[in-house]
Amino acid sequence: MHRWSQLFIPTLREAPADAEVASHKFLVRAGYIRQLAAGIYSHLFLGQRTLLRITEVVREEMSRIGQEFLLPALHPREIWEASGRWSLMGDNMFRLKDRGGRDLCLGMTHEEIMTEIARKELRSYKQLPQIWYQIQTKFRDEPRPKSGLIRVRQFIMKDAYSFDIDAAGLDASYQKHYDVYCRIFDRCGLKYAVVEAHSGAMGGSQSQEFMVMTAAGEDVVASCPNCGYAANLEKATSKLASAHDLPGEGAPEEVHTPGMKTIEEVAKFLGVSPTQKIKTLAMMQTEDDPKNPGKKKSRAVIVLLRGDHSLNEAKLSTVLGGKEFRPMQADEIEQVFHSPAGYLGPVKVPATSSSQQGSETQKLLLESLPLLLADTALQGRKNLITGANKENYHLKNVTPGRDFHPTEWVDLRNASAGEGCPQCGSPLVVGKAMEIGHIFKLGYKYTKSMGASVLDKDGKEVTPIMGSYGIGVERILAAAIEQNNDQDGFWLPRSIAPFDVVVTPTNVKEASLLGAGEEIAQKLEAAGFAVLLDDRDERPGVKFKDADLVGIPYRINVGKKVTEGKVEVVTRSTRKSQDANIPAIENEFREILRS
RNA sequence: CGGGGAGUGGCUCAGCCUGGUAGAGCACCUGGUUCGGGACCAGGGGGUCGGAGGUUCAAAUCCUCUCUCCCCGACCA
Repeated sequence: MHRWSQLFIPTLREAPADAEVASHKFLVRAGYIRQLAAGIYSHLFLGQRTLLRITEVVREEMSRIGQEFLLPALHPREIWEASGRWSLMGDNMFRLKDRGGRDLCLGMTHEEIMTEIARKELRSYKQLPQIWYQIQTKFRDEPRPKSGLIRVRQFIMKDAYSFDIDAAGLDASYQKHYDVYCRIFDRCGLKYAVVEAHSGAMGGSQSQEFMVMTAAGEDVVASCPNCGYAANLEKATSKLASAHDLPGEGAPEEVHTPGMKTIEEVAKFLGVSPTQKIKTLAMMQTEDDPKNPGKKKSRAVIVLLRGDHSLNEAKLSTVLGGKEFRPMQADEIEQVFHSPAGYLGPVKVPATSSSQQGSETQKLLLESLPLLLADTALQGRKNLITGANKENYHLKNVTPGRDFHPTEWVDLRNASAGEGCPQCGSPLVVGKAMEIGHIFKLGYKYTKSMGASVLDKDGKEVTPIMGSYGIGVERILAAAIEQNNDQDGFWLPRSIAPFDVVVTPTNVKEASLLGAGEEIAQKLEAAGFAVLLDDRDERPGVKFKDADLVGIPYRINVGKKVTEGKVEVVTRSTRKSQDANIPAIENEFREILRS
């Protein structure tokens, strides 16, 4: 039993000025956390207690499928060079030098370290499959830490890695994680969605994110209330209602559009809909030039979208093979289009064509031409309007496939609310979400680059296939608070709350009340509950307010009714109060929990 | 990095425009009265006004530089 009077639970009457989201305000007010620097927090007594309960749930569930390790957080440069991520991770990686001048970094994730172990130790297919996990601190130098514990630079992650002999094995390991993640988040009392996700810097084929829908989140998810389709907007697709083409048969024709630069201006001026326009985005793809170390080589990328659509940068990044890209600068636009921005279009712009195949020299020539990527929403359209590559002029009657030839037709646009679900056609819903877990089928990216292999049944060397799986521990806490709060504070599910119940004698100067409180606390403790006895010499109002604030799901008021042998059990989430008899308090409390 | 805002006792903020003894509420300490929804009275402690430089007889206040934090846009658990 813990006595509040002896503990350090620094509750605040007012929210700190720099907190915006509910979980941040309440975590600070309830004395769970204190900030040390941007995106760096200290966990105080109550905060650490709930984190321990969360990791307990995670550990129990993970131990069903895997083995717990603990890897170092401090890594030598060489191991990150081996996978190619020393440079790929860029400024997001914390880097430092040891006294000998050797480069080190703080671990952002542990694919490399786990693969290193696998590479050195795994020899035979008989040792597979393996699932190794750890619960450990990760360091990421986020460009913009924010929202309390939601986006930080140091956080606890449960990360797991699977090694299998073949794709079918990976599928099984992946499914095991999927199931265990559902169990974990269910036990933590969260309402969540599993969505199709973009793989980003991790690489790999399939990945899914576990998302808690909340305005405090930073991801955007498209979902279908009808069939259950759900995807991160980075990946989401949709069915479009067919768009009307303008009538006409002729060839492209210039129209004077003085000073009209935006899609809206031009559409309004010409009396057409933005859906009848082509949006032309001029980008530059950049990558390190292997021939000139330290220098970048770049290539123009022209992206065509329907006028009312927006570019999905994650999709473009995937199409470009993960290479970086940026908008073109004015001089680059002039070079490629011979026109100022605002009047750009694909007609008569030399670009790599899909059909062109040929010798090495031809290939080199093609590589110097821009890539022309057209969104599939433009496929089959005709008589569209686009820039004429001439100041103050646009072109009408532009038909893809006749007047220009894209290098590739690809899905590059953002899906948006109200468009049709790609599976069933019902209108999609779009909302903000917080990522609490992510599972990846990595494939051979790390095992291959780092040279891990085992012998198969036939004595042949094969590369194991890998998966990786993460859970943000503090985010589970933040998500639980975002889902369960009101004006006065929050309540956590019992599974992760710092205490199951707070016992509150209304006046500790009255020996009978304090005595009854002690008795109740002891009985409940003996019955297996985590109990906090609020034995502070404070007025009842102060104690009630604090109890409402700090996230404990139940409170037992020990007050006047003690003379009748009764106390009140208050459920924080509903504020419902019911009387219980002191002599049978364990059973009656248990009964209330059940209902 | 680009754009916006803020740094004044532990917390929330006023004072700054128009330089002249550093303030309030809450919190804290002592004594007393109170005791079912953040009590009251009396007394008390606590502040390099983010930092550096400058202007001035005089700077929290004006000027310059700088650091930190928060919010909005490109990454991720």
